[in-house]
Amino acid sequence: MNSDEGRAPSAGGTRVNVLRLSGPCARWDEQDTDFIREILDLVGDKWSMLVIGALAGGDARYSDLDTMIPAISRRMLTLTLKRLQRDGLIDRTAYAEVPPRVEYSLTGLGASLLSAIQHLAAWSSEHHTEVRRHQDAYDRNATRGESPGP
Amino acid sequence: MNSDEGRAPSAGGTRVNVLRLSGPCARWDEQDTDFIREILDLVGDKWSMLVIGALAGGDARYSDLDTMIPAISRRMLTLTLKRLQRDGLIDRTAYAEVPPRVEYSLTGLGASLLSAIQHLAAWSSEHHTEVRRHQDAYDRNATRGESPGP
DNA sequence: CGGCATCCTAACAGATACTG
DNA sequence: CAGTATCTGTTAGGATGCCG
Repeated sequence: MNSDEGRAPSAGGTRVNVLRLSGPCARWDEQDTDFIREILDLVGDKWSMLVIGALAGGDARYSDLDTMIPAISRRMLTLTLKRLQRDGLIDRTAYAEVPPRVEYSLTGLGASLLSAIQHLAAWSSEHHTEVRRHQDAYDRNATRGESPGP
Repeated sequence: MNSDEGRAPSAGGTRVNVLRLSGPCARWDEQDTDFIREILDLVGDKWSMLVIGALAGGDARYSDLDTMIPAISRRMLTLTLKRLQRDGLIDRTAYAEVPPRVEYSLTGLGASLLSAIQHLAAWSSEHHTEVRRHQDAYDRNATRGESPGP
């Protein structure tokens, strides 16, 4: 598990890594807390990662995205797109035609996030079965004894 | 950027990768949408990732976590811990002492997620400045013209 | 110390109808 | 086609107080 590769002290390294080696993996300080908070603000909502993922395959129009992302409402699609655009993760290009055509695409910044998102998807792909097993086991233990029976 | 390393078709590969090579990075299908949804269900809330991060440094007691994670309420800490435990990401060990002592720790499953979370934190660490720049620029453009002046 | 129960609110998100 | 606008419901999450 090479979890340090992304932690290069790129420019003048503001980070001070205080290691606590007692645990399974270590390397976590207060700043990470802030970083996680920030990225949750960016893509921690219900749709942002899905939109970014949908754009991984290349540019797409508004209606394409509406189709590609199951069950999203036009309202949420619009809000999510605006937000991602504000954050600089996607670009919006409107063509002055009739009927109007608008294309969305990942910026370099957005594409760089894709790798991290796919990491999450990969984890989920590999472990979701195990997660379900734990959930079921936990729920069985919790449910047992609630209706003590006759 | 080796974004394919996590996508190994480990066992009997249920995945069928339909590539669309028109975009910047490609490799995204419908299943990924589901995977992202699932992992957002797991750790897409406000505190789960922070708790997991806090446990990266090793076992911790309830009150330790309360201290380590700024601004979390006891209610949310309790709820988050229970949830993570149900998902099999953390373990809870209660020692029958007075005063009571309870230790939380990452399971193997939880530790394996840590790598993906740190990926996100690393991205945020590297790019949050740029994100802010985009946001500010966007907001300046949006604000300009709203009060047209005398 | 380590919770759980209760109340309350704000943000998130869905449905629907309308517009340029 | 690509959005806005409004109205409404659901739920995450905060504050507080009590209990084993």
